[in-house]
Amino acid sequence: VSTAVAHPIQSYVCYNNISTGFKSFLAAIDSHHEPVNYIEAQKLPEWQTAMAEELVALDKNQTWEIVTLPEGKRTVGCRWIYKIKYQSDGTIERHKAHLVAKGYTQTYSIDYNETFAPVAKMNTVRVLMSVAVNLDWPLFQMDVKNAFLHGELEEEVYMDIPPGHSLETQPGKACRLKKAIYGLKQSPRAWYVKLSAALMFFGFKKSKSDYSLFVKKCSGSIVVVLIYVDDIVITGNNLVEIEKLKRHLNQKFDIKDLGQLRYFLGIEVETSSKGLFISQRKYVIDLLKETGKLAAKPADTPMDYNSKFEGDTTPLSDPRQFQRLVGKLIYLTITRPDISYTVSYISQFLHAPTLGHIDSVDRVLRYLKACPGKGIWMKKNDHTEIIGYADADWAGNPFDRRSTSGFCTFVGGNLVTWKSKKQSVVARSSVEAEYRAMASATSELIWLRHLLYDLTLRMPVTPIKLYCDNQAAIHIASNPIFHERTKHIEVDCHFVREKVQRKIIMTPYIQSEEQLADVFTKALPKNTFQNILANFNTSNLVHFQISTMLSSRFTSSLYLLSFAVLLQTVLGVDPLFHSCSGNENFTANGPYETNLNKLMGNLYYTTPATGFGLSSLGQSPNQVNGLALCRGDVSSTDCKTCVVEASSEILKLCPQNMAAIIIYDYCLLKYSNEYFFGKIDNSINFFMWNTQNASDPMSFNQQTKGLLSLLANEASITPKMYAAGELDTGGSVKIYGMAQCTRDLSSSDCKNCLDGLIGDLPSCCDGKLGGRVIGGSCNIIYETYSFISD
DNA sequence: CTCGTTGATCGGGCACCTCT
DNA sequence: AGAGGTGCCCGATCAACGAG
Repeated sequence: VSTAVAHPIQSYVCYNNISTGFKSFLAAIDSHHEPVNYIEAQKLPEWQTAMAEELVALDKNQTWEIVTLPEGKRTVGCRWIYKIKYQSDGTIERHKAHLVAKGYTQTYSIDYNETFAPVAKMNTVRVLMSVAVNLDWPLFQMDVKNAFLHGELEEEVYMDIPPGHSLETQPGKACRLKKAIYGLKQSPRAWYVKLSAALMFFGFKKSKSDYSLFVKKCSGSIVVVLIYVDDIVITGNNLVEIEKLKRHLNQKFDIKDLGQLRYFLGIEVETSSKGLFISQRKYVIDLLKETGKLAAKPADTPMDYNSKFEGDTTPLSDPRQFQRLVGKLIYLTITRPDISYTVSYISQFLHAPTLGHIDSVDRVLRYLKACPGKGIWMKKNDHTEIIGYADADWAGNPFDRRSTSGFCTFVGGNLVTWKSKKQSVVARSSVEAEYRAMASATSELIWLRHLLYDLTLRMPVTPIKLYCDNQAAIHIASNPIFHERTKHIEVDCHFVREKVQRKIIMTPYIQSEEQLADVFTKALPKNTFQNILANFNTSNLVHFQISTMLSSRFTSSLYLLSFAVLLQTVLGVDPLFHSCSGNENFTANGPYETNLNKLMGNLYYTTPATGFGLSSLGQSPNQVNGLALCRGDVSSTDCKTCVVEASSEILKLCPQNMAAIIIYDYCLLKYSNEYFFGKIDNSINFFMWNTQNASDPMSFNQQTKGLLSLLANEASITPKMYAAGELDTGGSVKIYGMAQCTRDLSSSDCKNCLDGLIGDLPSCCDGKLGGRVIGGSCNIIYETYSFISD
């Protein structure tokens, strides 16, 4: 993007600060092409390999057998689909060739009987996230490889031999399918049956509110599984149970553990100590790029407050482009409630768009440009209360006098669902319009109530509050008198009234100025619009990322590690270092493994409160000893996030090892079958250093050593065994330092351990402006900037 | 009282998007 | 290929109303 334009996108998305990975991602997308058919792909060696791999995988799975096609049987066709899979930094992960059946040639009851696919609703996904954040449940993500291949076919299906197969040219032969493959109408159902059977066997129950949600409750413990075809999200309050579930699934299917939830259905999920942040930043930028709006002048609101009527009424000769654009905007509303009303308004003209409507879409795009990283915060408010807001704009549509209903609902203080929809009937009064909005909000609230009942162990007994700014409508809702004669409204009336009378919901009055659902019913002036958005906790991902960066003061040039690794480290995702050890492996599902799983649970619960956890379980030889230590300056929430990640990651990285250690920026965790408490662990020291050199290395080294020795003394005599401090070198440079021991050491051992590390400094960090040495029992850090987080 | 007109509602079909 | 979502269009259906 040229800097000569008036509003370069850089100032809006801050490429320089955050998006190195994304920049290369965009570059990669530009430079790679996916073939559209077999003839094209056949010429390219990378795709030939991809197809061969897929055929081997299908063969290994015994997907089909080659038979002579019996008389009177038809085959379904098949074709190849080619996709390049990217890593998050934009490099190519692999070329993936996919064989799909042309299922549309199948006819009902001959080739298949029933279809169904397990697809989670977006509303469910957001509710689950809010509940998880509020109840401190860690969220994990798993991915089933070739999910459909696990499903077994009940019907007899024959498929053409795929292009590229060695027997392709044999006449009269066909593939008799034994397992489901992509494209067959019954494949999703076969997979769903198989997966739900596995979950039920493990004690899970299907939720009535969303068939793709499974819950296992057992004496205070709860584990939740959400399925989107072959993407699985797992959460709950019992780490041991979750780990057991992962293993159970792993035994049954070929499953990839993706660790903490980060990227789900095209939605970016960032985890921080404050909670979760979901956005579609990548999607917005792609959209702006595609429409050439990267350099456009940003707008404050998605719709002009003064005139929403189209200017130029010339019809478009080709509405396709307009329709595509609006479709994409609709998908964007998953994380952008702020454009919900505008998009719903614009989409009313999909069938006959004009030039004026193009201007409206432009306006939305310019609004998006002002803040591409805007999304929704899921914060921890320590409750799971449901509340709702309902509003309507009476006869707001100038063409057919219909009204617009709008509502939004919160769970645990976080915005989870909302809707802006033109009502299907003409309301005779503002009260009636408002009342319809209340009715649709009520059914949403009831749905949420059921969902939450399935998700949590306790339910508040107080009625759900549905705020409304029309007193007449509230009056109708709570009093059994009929104002209207028309039949259709009476049906709605009964519904809301019944819920009010049964004390399931209540409808308190709210001033129009505080009506949050306003943004879903009309275009608003800038100030009102932004005030309401502030209540939604929608904020810009850019700000979020920068603040996270600043709290650690990392910049890309500081360390030998690459920027991408550091960014992940800052967000608490990837370990700095791990090491698996132990003389022999333990047996799967044996007593050692049981103890180890319990130990991880113990550490997860005990560590965050004090920053240090120690636990020992079982009798030798199956005794397992473990400890977790968070950096002294890290908050208990960050500590918890880090320990959760560490315990899950170490079990994965060192699957059968009797001993292991894992080190993150914020915490370390280790376990062993040997009893190591109270002993200095010299086995492993991990070093990192700043690549910049001090101007006077001799005196800098000396001053660093002096500061760290002081801190080592202090740490050894304080109960937390942690000390941090700074030293003014007299010049412009200040040295900040930190020293810490695991609290199982004696005071003198702590001192010895730290002195040992300080003695090691010349080997890594001679004359360097920063350095870190992390060992199993103690660690030291020094930098020339303040790295302590508050 | 009956018939025909009018206007509104409902459901099925289509478009578009996305995800797997 | 399936599923989910949004919307409009169009024909069938029904209630309300006025004319004969």
